[in-house]
Amino acid sequence: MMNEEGFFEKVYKIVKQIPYGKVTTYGIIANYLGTPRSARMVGWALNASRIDNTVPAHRVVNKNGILTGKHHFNGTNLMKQLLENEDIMVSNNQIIDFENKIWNPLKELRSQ
DNA sequence: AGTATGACAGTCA
DNA sequence: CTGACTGCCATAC
Repeated sequence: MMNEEGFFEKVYKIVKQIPYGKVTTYGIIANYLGTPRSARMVGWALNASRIDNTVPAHRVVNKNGILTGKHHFNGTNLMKQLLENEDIMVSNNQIIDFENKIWNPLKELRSQ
């Protein structure tokens, strides 16, 4: 079962590296994994990781900067609250100034 | 091995 | 712009 996730584990590793006040998208993560078409897998991975406190899944949103997965957290505005706690403004389930808050592992990790 | 699902993304009507 | 379908990849049953 959830032992040799492989793909999942990669997603967790990336999401965990998301810095404070930054967010990323499924497509970006999928692209970093080498499979930009498997953005759905990223979402599914986070679905399993959402139970893991070490994975800030609330920093992962869809390409539009919309908190698509907020419903998976608590069914409430928990995800929004978490983001707002990181100086990320959220309105109507969408991140404000999203483009300025995107964190690209491909770019950031490469520079390190 | 085949079918179904998934917190997406992109395209078409 | 909104709604619906397809594509693509990996996991679960």
